Amino acid sequence: MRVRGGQEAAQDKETSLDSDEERGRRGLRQTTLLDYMAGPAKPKKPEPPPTLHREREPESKYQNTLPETTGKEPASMSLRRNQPSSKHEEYNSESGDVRGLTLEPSPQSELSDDDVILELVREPWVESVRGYLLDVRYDGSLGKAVLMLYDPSSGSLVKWADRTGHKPYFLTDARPEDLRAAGVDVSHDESFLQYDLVEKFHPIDRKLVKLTKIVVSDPLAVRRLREKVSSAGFSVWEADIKYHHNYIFDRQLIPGILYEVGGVRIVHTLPLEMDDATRIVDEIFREEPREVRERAREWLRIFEAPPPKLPLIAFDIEVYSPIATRLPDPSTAPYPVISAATADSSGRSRVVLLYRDGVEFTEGALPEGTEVEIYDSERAMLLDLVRILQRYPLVVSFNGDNFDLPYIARRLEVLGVPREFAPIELKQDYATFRRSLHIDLHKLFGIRALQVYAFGNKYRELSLESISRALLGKGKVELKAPVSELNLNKLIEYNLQDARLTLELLTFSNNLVFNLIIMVMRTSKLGIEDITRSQISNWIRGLMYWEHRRRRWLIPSRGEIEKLSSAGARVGAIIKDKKYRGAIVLDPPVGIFFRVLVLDFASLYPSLIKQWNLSYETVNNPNCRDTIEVPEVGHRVCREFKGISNEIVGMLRDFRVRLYKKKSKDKSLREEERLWYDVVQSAMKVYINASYGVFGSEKFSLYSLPVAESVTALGRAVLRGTLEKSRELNLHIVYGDTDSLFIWDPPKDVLNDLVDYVERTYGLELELDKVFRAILFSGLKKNYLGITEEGDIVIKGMVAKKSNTPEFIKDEFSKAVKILSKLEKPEDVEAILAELRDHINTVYNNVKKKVYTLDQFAIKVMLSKNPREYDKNTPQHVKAAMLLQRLGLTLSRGDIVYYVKTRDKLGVKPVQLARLSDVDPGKYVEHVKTAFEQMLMAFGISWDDISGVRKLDRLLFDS
DNA sequence: ACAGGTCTATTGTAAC
DNA sequence: GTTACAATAGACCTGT
Repeated sequence: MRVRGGQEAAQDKETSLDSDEERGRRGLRQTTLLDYMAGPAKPKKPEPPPTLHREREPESKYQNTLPETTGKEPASMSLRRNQPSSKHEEYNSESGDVRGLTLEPSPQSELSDDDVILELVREPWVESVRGYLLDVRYDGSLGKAVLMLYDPSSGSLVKWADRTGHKPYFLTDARPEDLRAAGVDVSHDESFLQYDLVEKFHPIDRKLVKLTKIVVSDPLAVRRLREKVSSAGFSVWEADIKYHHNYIFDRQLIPGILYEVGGVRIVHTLPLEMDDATRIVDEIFREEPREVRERAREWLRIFEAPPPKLPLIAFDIEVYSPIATRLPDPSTAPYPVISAATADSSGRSRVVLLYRDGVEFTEGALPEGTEVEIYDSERAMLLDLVRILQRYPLVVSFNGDNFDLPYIARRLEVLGVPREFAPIELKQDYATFRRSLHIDLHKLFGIRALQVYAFGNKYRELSLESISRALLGKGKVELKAPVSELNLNKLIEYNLQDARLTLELLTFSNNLVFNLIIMVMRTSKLGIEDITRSQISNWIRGLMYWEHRRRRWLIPSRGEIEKLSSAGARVGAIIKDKKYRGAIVLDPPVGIFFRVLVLDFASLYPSLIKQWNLSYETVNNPNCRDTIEVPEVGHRVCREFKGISNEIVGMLRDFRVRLYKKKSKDKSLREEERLWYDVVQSAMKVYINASYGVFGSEKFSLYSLPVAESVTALGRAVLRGTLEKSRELNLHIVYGDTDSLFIWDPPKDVLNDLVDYVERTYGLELELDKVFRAILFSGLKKNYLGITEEGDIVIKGMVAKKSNTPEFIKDEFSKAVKILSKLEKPEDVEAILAELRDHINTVYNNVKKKVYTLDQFAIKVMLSKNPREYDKNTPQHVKAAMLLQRLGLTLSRGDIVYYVKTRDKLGVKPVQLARLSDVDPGKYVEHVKTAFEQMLMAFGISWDDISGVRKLDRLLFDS
């Protein structure tokens, strides 16, 4: 039998690390392996039925090891806990007895306080393990990098402290004697370890350079010494890379895959080359050089490795608050946590409650299969909660970084638990557990690239409610009273629902989101806690840095890349508020067109990056002789060597287009495999779509304006060239935007000519995207309505489709669209127009008569900043927000304000304060007008031309 | 002083 | 990341 999770090793390690004090305590009662493993983390083991579940009791000896509480609670009560879940039926029938029961001491004790403490402070160190690498941390007290691995054989997370002797360092062009001569002899620094002479390839200078590696014992010393060295006029490199990242890059680790760690070796266990893998890769990359094909084979093994399945637990806490609308401040944690719910991936759910005078159970049933416990002592409750959470390798929260974790941590301090017994680590911008990993879904779903490319902009607000509504089709439990005033049944129901939603957001659709995270970790080479908290530019940075290290390339400094930027021809006129020129949007016609085909360039920008060898070191590099000029902007792209960005982007693009898009739809594969491949291709899509954007963003460490500028310039050239060719071929292009062309009723063979031309001339793939049976153009850019051959309706950019358009307009507009969808041939136009006219007349009258509800009149607009930060002017939604704030409601950045337009002087009112009689119909007529006009314009008529409307308007105005 | 007009800037949302 | 649109705020001008 296998050693379980290296637990034996863990014991050894503990002995060596423990202080005398801790050893002594363990002497009291040795925690058995079983105690530790008995947690719910073992997915296979069936859970005991709730009635058999018995919590360990009592906690009277707690005081021996933990300091006295601040005296807020009477000792006799604070240290005792009631009989748990098994009794909750009794509470139901005799709620009046809750108090009596809570004071009843339990007859049995299974776990002493020492065990509780031990479990809280113990760290699962191992010397060897076979497990999935999930993250790397830096442990300050050890002064070492620590691998966090999930061991599937024990179902738990283990830690492995570095034994490879890796140390923090940075690079400089100064030799040790130069530093001495310049009076910055860093070797006297207390953290200094040694100088190493290293040779690296400089990607811009295109030659090997000899550098001094200043090795230190402490990552903080890097920052300190870097300042010294650079202020003496020397160049420094790679000094701003976080140490735990440096460790991953240097050891060439791939988070998210299975490793065997032991001794000083960290070896991945990727599946050996599958027979057909070589064949597939050779086929896809047959035109690439040998090294690229070899790289591709390694990538393939990473993508093909199945994702880990690990036990997850989601949790959420509810805190008492005297002011219903305000959450207590986690930095002071002044009020008690009254409830905490957990839901795990094996289907188990628990709620722990704090006993409060006068707050009782009601008749209603409790959620099925849920273990409920009431505590007299908040401290015991929180410690138990943390203990349970820490048994899982991965804890999930919604906003845990900014609320739940800091609150619990601070609250435990307030309750007299010393910091070292509360295994929560509050980092600079996030919070986690000492022994578990933590994902905050609020941060994860706030990553814009995911929002847009992975979730198709389905949710707008970053709240648990709106995200789960959009992705799971269900929301939070609706409350009629503030959390602090709920009876216990409702509190349990509400709290638990939040925990369950949180869990489900990660696990729905066969672990879609979790698997996506794993895939992104593997690609970016960053740990799970980094990936889930950083924007895509950091993901790409991880991948690029890792790749630089693999090639033994020096990672250039911002300044070095910046220099190439100014070396460029730079002819483009400076555009106001913009850094560079973007894409072309063709002027659309006004009218209705039948049989319009849409062609688009498959991943235009990434393809251009690949085809044109665009990378920070290939554009405007003076160390390259053989260059080719980018039209319009005049940047010169190197042809002598292959760039790093385009190689990576090109590889991901090819994998996606040629392999994984197909695999995700391959019916011969098992459902689970297909879903995985869909995740793989989605992750690649996120990457390649962002690959162009990051070069134009200062936040990206390899920021290169010439690259971004060249991409868009080439995009324009390609679109223009294709347009010209279309004219030659007598194709009628009606519209186009960035990478698409709308062609009116083309002969089929001519279309093929165009596709061939694009392939030949630009090496790009032009694909048929859609065929519209009919399409309406309003004459506005990015604004059309089409009906495809299959009868699907495609609406782009129209006012009626925008999220800030009142609901009734959307409803009425979609009725109009239904009428329109009958449109098949030109002869239908007249009849349909007549029908539309009727409908619009009705709508007009309905608005004037206000037949809609207040909610339907609501305009929903997001606050892009906190209300007080609007200093230039005060938009309507901000005015409405301020009215709400006067009532004590706090509104902040990211919140959506619902308001109606009113007749009073201010002109707006939040829906919460408005009545239907406040609504100004005249202002809504204007709104309706713009919405429908975008449809009517295609028919060649304007709003005023709709007969009757004008008459009615006058009539109503006159009266 | 102020109503009503023009013009520009700000803001939010969407397409790509 | 840029391009594009709608709605509106606020500055400025003009006529009374």
